[in-house]
Amino acid sequence: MEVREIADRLEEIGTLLELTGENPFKVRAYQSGARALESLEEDLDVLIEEDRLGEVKGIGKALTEKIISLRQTGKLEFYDKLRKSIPDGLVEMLEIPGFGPKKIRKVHEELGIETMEELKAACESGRIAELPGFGKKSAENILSGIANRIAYGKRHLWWDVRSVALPILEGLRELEAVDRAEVAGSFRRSMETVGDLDFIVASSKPEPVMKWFTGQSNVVEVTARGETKSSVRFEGGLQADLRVVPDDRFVFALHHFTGSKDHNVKMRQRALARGLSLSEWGIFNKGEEPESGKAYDRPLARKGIKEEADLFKVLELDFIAPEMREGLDELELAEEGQLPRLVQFEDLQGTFHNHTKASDGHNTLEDMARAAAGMGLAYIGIADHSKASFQANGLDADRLLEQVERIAEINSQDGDKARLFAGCEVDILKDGTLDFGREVTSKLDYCVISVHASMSGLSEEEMTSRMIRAIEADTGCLKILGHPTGRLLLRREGYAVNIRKLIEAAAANGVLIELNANPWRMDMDWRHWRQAAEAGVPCVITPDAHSVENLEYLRCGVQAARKAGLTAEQVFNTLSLDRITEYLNNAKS
DNA sequence: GCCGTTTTCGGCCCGACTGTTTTCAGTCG
Repeated sequence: MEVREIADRLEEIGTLLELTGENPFKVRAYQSGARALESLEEDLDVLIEEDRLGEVKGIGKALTEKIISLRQTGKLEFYDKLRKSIPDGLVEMLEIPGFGPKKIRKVHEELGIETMEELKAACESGRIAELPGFGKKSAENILSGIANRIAYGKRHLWWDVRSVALPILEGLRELEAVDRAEVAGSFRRSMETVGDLDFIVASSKPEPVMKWFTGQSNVVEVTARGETKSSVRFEGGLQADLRVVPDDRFVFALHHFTGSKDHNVKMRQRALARGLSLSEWGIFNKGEEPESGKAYDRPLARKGIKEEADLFKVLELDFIAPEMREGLDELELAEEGQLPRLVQFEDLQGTFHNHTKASDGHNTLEDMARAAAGMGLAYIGIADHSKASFQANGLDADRLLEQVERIAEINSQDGDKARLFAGCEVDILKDGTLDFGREVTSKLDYCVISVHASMSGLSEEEMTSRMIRAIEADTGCLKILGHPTGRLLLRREGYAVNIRKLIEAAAANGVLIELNANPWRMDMDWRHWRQAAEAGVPCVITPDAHSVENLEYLRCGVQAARKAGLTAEQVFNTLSLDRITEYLNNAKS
């Protein structure tokens, strides 16, 4: 079984155990074990072989055995039994907001309910309201939860959420009553998909802020409206929370709601070890009970915490960028002063992998070069599809070589355009050979090599050796491995492929790897870049733009690169035009 | 189920909100 599948399986076991009423800490152990597996820094098979899997933080004796069984046989008796003991309907019910494992268990045990339909009927007949601990309101909430669960449960692309979030943030900051405002949550951590939006505002006058927030024209429903918190839902199902706090608590709320949960747990443990207690309302001396009332009335144990950096400093840590707060090893790195200086959008000098009208893009070479210059980029690589991608109007050798000439012509003109590099997105065919041979590709400045067809039906081994063959191919020019897994977020999983082996092969053959910044792709995934960086494989952030507007995707890609912990030095297209030109020339043979 | 510069056993982050209750369990982030 693939590593990702094993992680999913552990996560599922956690969920199932929750429904059995198992110790919540055991549940969390499975969930954090899944996380540990997802962000493993070494090859799983090597760890198993060398008997070192148990040394990974979060994976102990029991999980080691289960992971080995899943990896080597794809089976786990413990899981099969557990799975069989719990009806599918109960798992599905977890999607109903406010209806958690304990309540689900109760309706199952007391009323024998096993499916969503039975639950709905029991709500409507009044049987749910009669259960001890339940009431009329509970039944109503379950019913509306069932009706809305598809919209509520949906995740959204980071890029789509950004277009909702930024105008709201701007609107909040313009309000007279607002001192400070930020977006928190997984959006601020630049996760590739976002569940809902969290806004944190510092203000001494919450009412007008809440009023503005809940009164926005694109709000379809106000789901909560309290003293410090309001929740709304927009068209399309995206939900947003607004929290208004006093200015001296802003940093704590912002940090808390930025998360991640695992990061917060580690921060609090660290605070406890220093005799302090950390929460979204502040930092307090441990054991000192709140004298009365709300937590935000309690005096803080430390004064002068104005920015998040001050908070980290109290815990003797360097500032940890939001992107890195996933509860992995960021606290250790911050303690040792080893955090990377993350790449910024302004560091980019150019980009690669863009399409024009010649294949399936919407703009001309000139349009693209001009738009790139308008964004402050010094160069832009074109990589239209090759002939095998006939569905995308891929170029044959003649058309491609014509384009190469045309690019040289445009480059010789003076003006308002970024320098064009001639490339091609060459298809990796089913057998791992490339769609164009060396006689064509050696006339290019570079090529992107990507899989576009025959994605399913191949085993992990077959796909891996197919792609490695392409990585090793002699093209006579620099190769960039394009979207290495082919995933489309929220739509389809990537194909089965051993990313670690691809990285090794790339390192051995001087091949670069793309961070495809198309919001649906974000491929290669941020979780793999540390291995690539350690192997010395540069990252190329590319928008895979099919129009001038798509060049903006680069911003999305920079966020993903930051999440991956990459520095400007590790991103190829932060190099100046001169250095890039030199690099491309050196790669020619 | 994991983990150890208080611990190999006994902990494991913290607070608000909701709906149900007369003091709290469950859920959520």
